[in-house]
Amino acid sequence: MSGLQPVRGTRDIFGDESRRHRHVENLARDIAERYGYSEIATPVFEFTEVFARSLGETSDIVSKEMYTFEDRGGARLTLRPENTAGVVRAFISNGLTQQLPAKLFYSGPMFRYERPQKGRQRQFHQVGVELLGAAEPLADVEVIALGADLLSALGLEERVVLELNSLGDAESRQTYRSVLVEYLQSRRNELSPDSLLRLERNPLRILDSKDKDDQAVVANAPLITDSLNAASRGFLEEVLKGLEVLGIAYRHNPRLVRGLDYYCHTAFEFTTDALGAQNAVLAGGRYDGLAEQLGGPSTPGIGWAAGVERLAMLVSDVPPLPRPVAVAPVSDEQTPAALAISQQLRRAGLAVDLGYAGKFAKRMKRANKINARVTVIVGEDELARDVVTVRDMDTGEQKEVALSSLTDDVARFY
RNA sequence: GCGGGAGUAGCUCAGUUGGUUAGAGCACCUGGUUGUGGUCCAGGGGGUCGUGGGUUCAAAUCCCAUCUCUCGCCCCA
Repeated sequence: MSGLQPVRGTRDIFGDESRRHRHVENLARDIAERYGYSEIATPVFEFTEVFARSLGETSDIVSKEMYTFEDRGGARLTLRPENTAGVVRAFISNGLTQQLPAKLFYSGPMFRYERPQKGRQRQFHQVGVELLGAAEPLADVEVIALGADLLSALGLEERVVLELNSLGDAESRQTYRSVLVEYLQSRRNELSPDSLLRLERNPLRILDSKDKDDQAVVANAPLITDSLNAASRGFLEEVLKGLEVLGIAYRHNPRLVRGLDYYCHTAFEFTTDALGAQNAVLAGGRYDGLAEQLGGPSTPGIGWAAGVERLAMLVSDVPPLPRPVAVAPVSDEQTPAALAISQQLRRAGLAVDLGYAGKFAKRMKRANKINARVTVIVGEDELARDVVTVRDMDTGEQKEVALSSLTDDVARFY
């Protein structure tokens, strides 16, 4: 353990862990493309304003979790704590509002100043999608289906549960908020200190409190479902119908709320019980008011984000590394020939590892260690006859192959 | 931000009445002669015992602080 440590809550990702991350990321990108999404990369920092306006000043993220700093020119900047605000900002900045719907996929690091835990770093990674300009419930269904596809492609369908709720439109939420606050006020002496604070700032959050006393109060609280107006109710029903058509199992949880201000109508999260307190792996919802709030044209939107670290931890079968071809010159005199042969095989699309130095036995050991499928042995005797020896590392069988047909011969092992 | 647990070689861990050059397994390196790996045998490198103070003749071992990880709260992906 050296004294040189990475910053708290950050980590170096390499080796097996890196492959797991890439697996999650690549799968997400591929599936998103199948749904017609194209990738967008927004800057890792934005004007603080972008997040403050979209997430809500009272949200925990804005009020205490952002990495905010002033640059040398005096601009107030923030490392993105999530990417929906950035993508919507980019959508407005680049005039994408002219071609709707816009379907965008992203992948990259996010930053939140939180107490680190397993599945919760200060720099972490998310993949996500945003669908802008579609107000129809069908859009919600498609976005959720995309998420579900990703999870099942990762082999996680048995390990996650989809919970879903509707927060309704602005009117419904207003109605519910007052009904809920009235109820909670009547029982305020039973609430936890945390929830008393939430009662002032963000009463809906009390619904998913883990405090025992709070839960007892919440158990009898009015449900948002009962406050939904006809339009909102109809919207929810359409979404649920779509999920049923696709055979996507869900649990309607009327107490599911979201921490960020911009959500409306559909809110959902895929959760797991395999990660302790960090149970959400992929979550999102509809945010029809966000674009306008950021100063753009009123544009409906829906999307989700998934935690790459969390998914990577859950995935059990990561595709194995491709087995390379080892090229082993018998002695240093054969190195130039071996180098040329290596390049030839690489240009044919094979993964090749050339043994640089050491005695022949050592190069064979290396070939074994890197799990080579075959070893091309480049020896003096063979070269004199324009052949090399190809050894099958699984069976130990080997045969001489003409240099002219080497590529085809080696390719047959794959 | 609050409360609990942990921190000894690259990895998994031993190491208590505080006392000689701090150990094991795995991994790594070299060798077992002349062009052949996975097994085996022999040898070897590698740790300021998270860091900084303190107590002591003497500290991995006791005390304080601090950093990091971890579990829960909070929050969230």
